[in-house]
Amino acid sequence: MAQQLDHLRTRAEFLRVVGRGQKWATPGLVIRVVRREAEHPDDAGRPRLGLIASKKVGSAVARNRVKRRLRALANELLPEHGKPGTDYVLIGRSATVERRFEELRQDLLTALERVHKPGRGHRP
RNA sequence: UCAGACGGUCGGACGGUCGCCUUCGCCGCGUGCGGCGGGGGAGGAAAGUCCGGGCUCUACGGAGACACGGUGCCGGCUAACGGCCGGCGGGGGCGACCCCAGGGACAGUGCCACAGAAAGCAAACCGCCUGUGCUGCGGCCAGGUAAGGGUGAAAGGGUGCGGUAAGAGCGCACCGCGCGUCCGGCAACGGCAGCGGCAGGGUAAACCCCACCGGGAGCAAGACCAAGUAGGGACGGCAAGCCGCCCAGUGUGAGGCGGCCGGGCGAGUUUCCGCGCCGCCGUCUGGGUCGGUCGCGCGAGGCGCUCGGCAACGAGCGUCCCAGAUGAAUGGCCGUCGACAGGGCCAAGACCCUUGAACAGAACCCGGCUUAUAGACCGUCUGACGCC
Repeated sequence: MAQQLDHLRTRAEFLRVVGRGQKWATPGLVIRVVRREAEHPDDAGRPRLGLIASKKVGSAVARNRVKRRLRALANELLPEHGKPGTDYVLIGRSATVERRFEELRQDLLTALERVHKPGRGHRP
């Protein structure tokens, strides 16, 4: 998949981000973010992406579409707005399939801004 | 024209822009990456995982028995099937057509609730009839009967006529049923002489019997490469026979090696043959394996034509190469057109407006089945009405 972005590959990587990452929820998506420096201090590579669309989103067709829309969004925004050495996980919601793309883009920009703000707690 | 039956095809289209997977060619170097150019890139069900195969591993090779599971009219097709085609039988429909777990109930066993007198072996509750019986004149008793009533899903052929005390296949006709001659058919089966006065109820989606089929697990199968670990440990139980040699020796003893016998394990159980492994079995415990490559798409393959066949299908020729991901590509966004639906509008059409496409996403592959599915189109046929 994402060849502009590296991506998360194993279940362990996903669990680490979802379990410990900073969280922000918008109508169209939920974001989880964690920096990799704790495990790999000298790793300042490109941001990495993971996508989650659970069965709550709908059928296999709906889940695939959610992942494709989120992937397109991430490929557009993360190279510019993402921080190096950081893992991002985007979680699809039931509204992600139908929400207008422009609104989804605004959702992601807002979420990135909130999550990057220093000094915030883990649970907004 | 309307209503309907069957079969088949398709199941959003075009463009712009930014991307993804894979493959081929060329170029570059830092040899697996980058650049440029070309090709390919979800479905009819990709689904459910219900059958049948290929493939892989399992010692799983041959024969038999048992168990378990499956299939079940006949013939054909197929690699195979529980699939398909063509027939047969039964049922439904005016019809085109549709539906059917459709072997065996004289191999045996069981069951047939409720109701009913009686549910499988003949019997008789009400009734009908007879009597030289009894009587308190209501009936009772003895015998005959199974037509009628009543119960039931089912009551020991049905209808009619004769017959009779009343009745009864008691007799006859027709129908049904059983046996069965001959004829047609590969067969299932059908037709038809004749015989039998009727026996043999149902249930096998109850056990069962018969015939046929079937080892098991699955691509997270499995193989290779790299790195690294290990060729484990503890406890308990069972088995440790004979011969030869070596060491040792007073010795039929202890130890070691080899052979034979025996034993154990080997994917349902078991017997025989063959084969493989070696102490075997149980419990507890330590360590390793989730990186890469292959498997992984030339196939029971698609399309076209010809021939054989009623058909399923087969044969020949020509032509094409057509997804291969692995946190998982096959797309995101925009525009135009647009099906269905709703509204303007009381009804139909035209027009306009709104919305903007059903079921649904490959994960080793193939043949089927089943289930989901908005709508569009084509062909054949049936019935009704109208016209000629």
